Amino acid sequence: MNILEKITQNKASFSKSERKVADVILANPQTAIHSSIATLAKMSDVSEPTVNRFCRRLDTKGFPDFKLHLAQSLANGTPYVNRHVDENDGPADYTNKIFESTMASLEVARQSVDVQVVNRVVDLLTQAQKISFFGLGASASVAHDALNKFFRFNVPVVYFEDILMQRMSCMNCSTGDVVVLISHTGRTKSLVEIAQIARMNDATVVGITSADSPLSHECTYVLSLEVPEDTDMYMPMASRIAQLTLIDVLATGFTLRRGNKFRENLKRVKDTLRGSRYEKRNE
Amino acid sequence: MNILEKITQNKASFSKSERKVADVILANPQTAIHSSIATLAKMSDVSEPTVNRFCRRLDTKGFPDFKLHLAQSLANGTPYVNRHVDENDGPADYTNKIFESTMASLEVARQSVDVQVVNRVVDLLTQAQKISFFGLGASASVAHDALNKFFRFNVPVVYFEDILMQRMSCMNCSTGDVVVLISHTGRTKSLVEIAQIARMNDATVVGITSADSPLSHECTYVLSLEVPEDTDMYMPMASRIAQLTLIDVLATGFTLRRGNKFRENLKRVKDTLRGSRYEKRNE
DNA sequence: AAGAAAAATGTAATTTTTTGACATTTTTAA
DNA sequence: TTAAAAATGTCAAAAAATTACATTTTTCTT
Repeated sequence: MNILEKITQNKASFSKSERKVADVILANPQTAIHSSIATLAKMSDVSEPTVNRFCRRLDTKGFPDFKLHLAQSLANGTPYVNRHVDENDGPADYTNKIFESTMASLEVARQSVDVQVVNRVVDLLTQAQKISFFGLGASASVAHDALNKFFRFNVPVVYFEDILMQRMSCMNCSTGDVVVLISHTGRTKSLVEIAQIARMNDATVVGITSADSPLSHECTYVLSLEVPEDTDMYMPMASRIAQLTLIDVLATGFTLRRGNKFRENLKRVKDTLRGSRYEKRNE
Repeated sequence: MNILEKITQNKASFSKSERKVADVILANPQTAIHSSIATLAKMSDVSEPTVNRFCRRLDTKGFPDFKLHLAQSLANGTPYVNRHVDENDGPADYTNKIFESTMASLEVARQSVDVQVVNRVVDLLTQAQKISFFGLGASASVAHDALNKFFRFNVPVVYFEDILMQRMSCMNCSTGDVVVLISHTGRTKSLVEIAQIARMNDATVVGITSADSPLSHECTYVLSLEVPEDTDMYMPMASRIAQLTLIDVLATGFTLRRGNKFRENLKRVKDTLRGSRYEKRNE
């Protein structure tokens, strides 16, 4: 809710004097946020309370509050712009562009996540007998990462890259098992088949995939992610970052649900690694 | 220039009372912009002029001006790092916090990337006889992902999770081979050893790791990433997202270096997948 | 370790800014 | 044309921010 747009929109409903104020502000918003109500009144050739009334008409608490909103609108230059890599970009250019567009994609993805479903899936995972993570291609490494996170929770976790192993694993599923299938497009045939097999064997199937895809229709729960992918590159990039972040969200939900004592346990798991590492001097 | 970061940065140079003010503001910036100087002074248990002096120390004209800056920083969507997941967070809270802190970490990581080194590493990769990606634990899935990207380029790519395979593979290295080692801490013993083995066999070793870590000292080139990690969770999260993004940067640099014809080739690789997928109706 | 100098912080008064109450003017509509 | 309603302005009260100066705390020297 950008206040500058709001001024433009509501301009018709303003009174004559209020419109004078609006014009002055729209003409030079940067000056407006650094002016006092007296200065602004003089610039608009209007009395001070009129400026105040103008502010209230825009649903702000008063002039200072209005300035705050205005300042935010001015700052709000859509933080992360989705910029595409260009053929002539130097290393600095494409490095920044990729980081920035990844951040932009994450923002879009964030807004597309249904937290209700997240909550239900976390519930499922905490109660699962066995958790399987399957993906193919770029999503295989996401599943791989999920394995790395969830196996720390001391729950039976399964991960395979091989589609035959995936199928066989799903054939052996039973009630209480959760199968998480990861696919950006949701159109990979063998994954859709795996979803069917898992469900036939009473497992709960969670899809991290696009809404309304063939895979999504075969899942018990769908965590859909809307991610703008730069198709010029012919490689999945932002999509799998969003998937990984969602895995982080699930893992975090899991640990929160399990409570404090469980967190201490995680620390112990992490501390086990110490022997395999060089000590840090300043700690 | 984000004022929240500025506060965090300059915190050391503040006086005791000023730090109290800083803490209150950092803890709840959203409240701060809606408070008067008196309220904020009371919240910080400090006198009003102290708050005012605090504002001036940050190069603002005074308290109102400071609030303006703060409002802009908050509006910027610049999600700021300090948003750690809290025990009592609901699904909406932790979902947003994780996405936001991931984005914030990417921003920090972006600024820490040395594009000169990126450029040199891209050079190396395009000329490599064979490229190996090795990582362990959470970084294994990053290496896995790198495999998925680079094998499309029709270059011999190697990836192993097993440390013995990694070692053996490095024993067989020769001039022209590039070994990319991924480790957030850079303290994993076996990876450091692998770096030594690879270098003894004339391979070029590229480390995606922390600056000044044991691993970084054994590498020919170090792509250091500075990533603020939420250690409360006892799991690597933001670090591997940053690593993956860096892999994307390298892959993108690679394709750009190879030129247009090569890009068409990538498209063909992607199109090969069509048979394994359900067709999309509207395309 | 004592004491002077410097820095930090607080108190209280002053100034600036904002807001509210009410009077006046302008607009609207019968 | 005129009464009612809406809009606007004047001025005073209230709130907020800032300044000047006093007091306390810290730091450094001897």
